[in-house]
Amino acid sequence: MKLSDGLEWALHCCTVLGSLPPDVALPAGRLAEFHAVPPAYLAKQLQALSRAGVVETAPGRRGGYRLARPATEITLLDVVVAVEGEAPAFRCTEIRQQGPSAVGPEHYVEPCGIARAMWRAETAWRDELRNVTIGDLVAELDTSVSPEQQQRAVNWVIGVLS
Amino acid sequence: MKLSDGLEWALHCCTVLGSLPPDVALPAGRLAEFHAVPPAYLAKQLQALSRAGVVETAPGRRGGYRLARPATEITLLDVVVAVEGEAPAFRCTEIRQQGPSAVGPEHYVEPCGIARAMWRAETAWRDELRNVTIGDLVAELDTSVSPEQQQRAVNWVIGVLS
DNA sequence: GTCCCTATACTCGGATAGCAAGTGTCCGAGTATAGGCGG
DNA sequence: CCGCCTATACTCGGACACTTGCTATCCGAGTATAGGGAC
Repeated sequence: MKLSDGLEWALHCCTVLGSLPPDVALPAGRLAEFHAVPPAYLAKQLQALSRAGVVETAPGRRGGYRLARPATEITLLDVVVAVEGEAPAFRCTEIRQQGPSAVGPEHYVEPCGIARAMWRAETAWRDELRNVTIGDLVAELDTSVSPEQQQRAVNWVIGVLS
Repeated sequence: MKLSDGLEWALHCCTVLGSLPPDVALPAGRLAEFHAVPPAYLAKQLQALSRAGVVETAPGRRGGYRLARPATEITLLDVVVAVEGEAPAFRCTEIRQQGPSAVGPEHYVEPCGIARAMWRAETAWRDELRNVTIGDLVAELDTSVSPEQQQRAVNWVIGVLS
């Protein structure tokens, strides 16, 4: 099992956008520069976030991406689902209905215990992600990052937007 | 994010082995036949389970696989880790240390909030998997599967082992 | 000085190659068994 | 009739192709802006 690298980038981008004033839009190229990641590939992730309604776009010159809702109303699950898709990680292919000792499909109305257990674990994972918002991450940054570095980041953003 | 198909097969195989008397070994080919899956590929998963110490092998004629411990002492997490590997799904590449506004590595002693949140969710997932054993699945089968079908499966195993 | 128009430069968006990991397969090494042989 | 030996057939184990999806990239469509010109 593996989560894509793009997910990490998307989460960091949302945190950066959440640290900015709500009406400021930052272009994908600048976000890529800020994290030193390939611009074209990061664009792919941002487009996925846009399709999912997590961020919204401002086209044209001086355009870019900004959060579509307040940072406190965007959960990590929203971002994960936007980038990774809604499909559950464990997929039951009903192999219990195959093989020599199987019986007719009418005997398999309930999902098998294996699938139920795996899905239960996945639900716990999703619940945990749903309980953390981008706003929480932004607030956490404020306590864990030194003031001078915060100022450094702010200055860089001001520089590229002017 | 995607869990391999082989994981589902491995879980079903462990459940079947857990339903058998402890000293009976079932060859990989028979397990593949029982679930109607490619024998050679299933063998790959069983080898992974063997390497992880979840099942043990009986070589030679009349050999096969059997559980290495009582079914109640094998958790779903054991099987998942054996097949999927121990690496966490989310990997932090520390992109916060990259880019124009980054500072020296000595300022990044704590993992970033994003990685901590993702890992916390993953821990919840693993905890849930740790709380379910192969024995639970076997017991659940006994209540959800009709007696005649259970007999059908037992007869098939007796048939292929004779 | 103010307003409007146009050309521009910058933005996002989807369509397009490359690569790693999962998927599927095969054949060789090793061993418990079955049968035959000798005592 | 019993014990031993050998050949066999079956098992697992690791090494070898193929396909899907993640990684990385590019160019085209569309728009807010900046500048220049007219009033």
